[in-house]
Amino acid sequence: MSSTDSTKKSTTSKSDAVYRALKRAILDQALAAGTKLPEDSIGERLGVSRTIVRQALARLNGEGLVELRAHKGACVAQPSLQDGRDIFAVRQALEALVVDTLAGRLTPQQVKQLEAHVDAEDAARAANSSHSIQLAGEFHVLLAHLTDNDMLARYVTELVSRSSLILSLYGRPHSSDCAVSEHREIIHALVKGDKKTACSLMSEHISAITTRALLKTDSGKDFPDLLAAYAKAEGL
Amino acid sequence: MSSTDSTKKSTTSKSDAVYRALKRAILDQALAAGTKLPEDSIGERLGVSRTIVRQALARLNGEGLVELRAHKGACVAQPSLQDGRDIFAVRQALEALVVDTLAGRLTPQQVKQLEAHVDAEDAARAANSSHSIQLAGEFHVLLAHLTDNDMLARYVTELVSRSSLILSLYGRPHSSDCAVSEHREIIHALVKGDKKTACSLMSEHISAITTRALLKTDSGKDFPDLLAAYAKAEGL
DNA sequence: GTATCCAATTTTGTATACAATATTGGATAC
DNA sequence: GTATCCAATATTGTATACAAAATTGGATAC
Repeated sequence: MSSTDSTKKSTTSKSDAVYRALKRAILDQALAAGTKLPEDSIGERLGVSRTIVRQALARLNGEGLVELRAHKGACVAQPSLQDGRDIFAVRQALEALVVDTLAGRLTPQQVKQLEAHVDAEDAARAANSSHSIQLAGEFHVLLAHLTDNDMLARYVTELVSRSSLILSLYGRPHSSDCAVSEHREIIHALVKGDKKTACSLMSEHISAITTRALLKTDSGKDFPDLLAAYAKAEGL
Repeated sequence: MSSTDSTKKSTTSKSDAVYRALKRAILDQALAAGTKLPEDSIGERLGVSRTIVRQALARLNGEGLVELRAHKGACVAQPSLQDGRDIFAVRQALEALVVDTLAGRLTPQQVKQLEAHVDAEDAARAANSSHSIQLAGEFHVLLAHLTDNDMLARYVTELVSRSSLILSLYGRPHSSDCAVSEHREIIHALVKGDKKTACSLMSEHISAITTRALLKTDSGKDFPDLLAAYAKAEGL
């Protein structure tokens, strides 16, 4: 947005710092999906009062990374498989708008920025670095920001975050993240100004991510169902 | 989302009630864009503590209806003209996904629901009711919800809300809201299962809304610019 | 008369204290 | 041995109290 960045809740830093710390922890899977997030412990651990933690949790809830059940506290969100499908469907639509907006309009500087990013992706991939997956997501975020459409960038950012959770829940354990080559191809098409190719490349790319992220079959997504399976195995 | 509705911050009702009250007030333009929202006064007026008001304001900030500047308090958001363009561009993409998802898949019950809604729109329009404009927005929200894609519905809802603010800032005073006939045409195409027609109808429809909402020319959108104009007139 | 600086007031930012609700563990009844 | 109920505990929901920052108003100097 114009005046203030929005999406920035309020404070100079304290609540914001906790928010970022928790978000990072969740996206890095240091806090696995479903992990309870008691206000007290977190506050104690981070050296802030519950008030601050609470604000951060509320904000994360707004972004779908944390679930809040009344009188039962917060936990890292466990989006359903259906949520995953929904999220990727929306990504498909929004990232199509991203490439449509960007095709043929990238400045040389922006191209350099993008290439630097995919280089970093390659390096991290080679080093088998843990944040290889993080960088892959950030490519999409960077692209969205280059559109100069704040709304679009915000939504794409949020969707990419949620995608991480989905991947951690339903993706193959060491699922190969976005193929860096696909990112390079998209950049190439954008530079050439080939809208059509860029769009279909992105579309296929996201389809590929979706497939990798939602590998698990339809069954056993809900907790009750999961238990039912075990129950059946034990003849209960 | 699956488990808890998300977008529902936390509490059984109190903070939620204040949130809804403020949101309603903003969307009804009872609180004009830019209006200061001091935590104390609001809390006193609504009979809750600042804590609650603060939570509600933070949530509204997350949805772009309220701006929060550090140590300077909250006020009703004043999205820029550029924000308006951004928002409608995203709406174009997402509502295209809505009609694409819905075309040929509406149940008879859903069709009835939609027709009842546009009937209500017509009635409100005839009565020159103030919530005619509100109903017009809710048509888009209803459509989005029918997709059964929670993520999509959430984003469209948020975008429609923000559109109200945009309209209040930059639209023609008594700007005719969505033409109800256009809504009917869209429903018709959806029922027929004519994806192509439905998509282009929606696209044109949103373009029409965009035009009405962003009538004002490029000049004078920012406060400083506005002052500059007055200053110039006075030879300052 | 204008501009600058300082103090008083107001409003936000944060922590803590209290109230209400949910969970857990054990005890009792069958 | 199992199930049910109740009390103790822990955690969330809310209000209030205190600290910090910004705005406002007036007073003083030029």
